[in-house]
Amino acid sequence: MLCPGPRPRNAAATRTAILDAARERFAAESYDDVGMRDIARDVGVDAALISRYFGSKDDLFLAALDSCGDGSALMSGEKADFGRRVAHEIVFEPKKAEKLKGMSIMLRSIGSAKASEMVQNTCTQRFFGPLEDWLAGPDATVRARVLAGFLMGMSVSRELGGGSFDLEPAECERMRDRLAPILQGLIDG
Amino acid sequence: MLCPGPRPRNAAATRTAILDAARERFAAESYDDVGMRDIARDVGVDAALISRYFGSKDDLFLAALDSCGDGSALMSGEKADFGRRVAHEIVFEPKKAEKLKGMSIMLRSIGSAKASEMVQNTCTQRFFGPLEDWLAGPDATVRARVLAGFLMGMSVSRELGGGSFDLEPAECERMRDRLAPILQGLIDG
DNA sequence: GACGCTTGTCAACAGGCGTTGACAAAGCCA
DNA sequence: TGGCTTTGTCAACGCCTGTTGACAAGCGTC
Repeated sequence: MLCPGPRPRNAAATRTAILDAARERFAAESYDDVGMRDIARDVGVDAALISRYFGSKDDLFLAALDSCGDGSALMSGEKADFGRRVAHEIVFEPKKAEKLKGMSIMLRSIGSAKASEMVQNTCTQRFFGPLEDWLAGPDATVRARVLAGFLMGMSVSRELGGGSFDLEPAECERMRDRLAPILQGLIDG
Repeated sequence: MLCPGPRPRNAAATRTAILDAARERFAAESYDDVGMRDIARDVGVDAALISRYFGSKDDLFLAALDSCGDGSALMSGEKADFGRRVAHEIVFEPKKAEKLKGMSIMLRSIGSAKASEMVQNTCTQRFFGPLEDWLAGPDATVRARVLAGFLMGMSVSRELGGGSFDLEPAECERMRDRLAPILQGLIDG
């Protein structure tokens, strides 16, 4: 992404480049571990420019979180095979499951005091809420909480394995087969 | 805990006091957010003393994690009513569920680059491993991964609600009733 | 009582952080 | 061409962090 020579003067492009880089960084590292200078280096720009465009680091974090949209990627597709589909993605396509980039950002920084409040607000508004509406049926609120927690928990579990579940191929299949009915049960009500 | 006057000279007591304070701090805040001076203030001691007793902040963090023991608190009691018992604790007695203080510490700091490696190692050795042995039966590894992830996910979900699930009393009961069979299913194999 | 080891305090260091204001250069308009 | 605004860079600030070495005081031992 980095080109030699002076950066072309284009405020809009630079701004979105900063936002993109911030989204990637915050999805990969915690709020505290991401430095303004890191993001600036990714874009090939001076860190001072970020402050001018986005205000504070908090504002940039919020903008990055906002730019991820809601959890609609999760809620697309047929409800009938949600369990099997999502279980497959969790086990075999972690990157695809990460189309919920906002969830990655939230998980990374939920422990950070400075970021946790922003994460909580965004999560309830853009994740729990839509999920609850989409689930509908009896106990939608409860099922949304459990489902969201379950998905995040599997992410944490994978993270604790160092990026994978560290299982044999045959075990992966059996894991998928165990996850699917649990997920589907929460969908069906 | 703080007493006026000079601190009595007692290395062993001071050391354990520091360790206790560190355990509490790291269970409540992330590795990055906890400062040596914070812990020192809790104990009523100078921060320099911690470095002398424990070496580096990393060493202190590891010692705090070690001092939590393994997850045996989770694995005590009858397997037959594990689901109901743990579901009840998750929903109604979050503090009791936190007897797994080690899990709180791991969850707080899993996002931090400096702490994540230590967390990963400790988790696999002292949490996944014993859990797997205890579960036994078919697919013990897989079930341990899913169960551990599920428990952590519910913790995260509660955290995102700002410390509670933010549910009506009746909803809490229904949540418990939904969690119990999922948990029990993972126990029974 | 004087020595020596232990226990604790204090001040300071180097390094990193987010943020700021002054400055340079590019592009636009008259 | 001359001025003005926009876009980006640079150096520096103040603050906070973990860690260190020098110093003070308690305590056992000769």
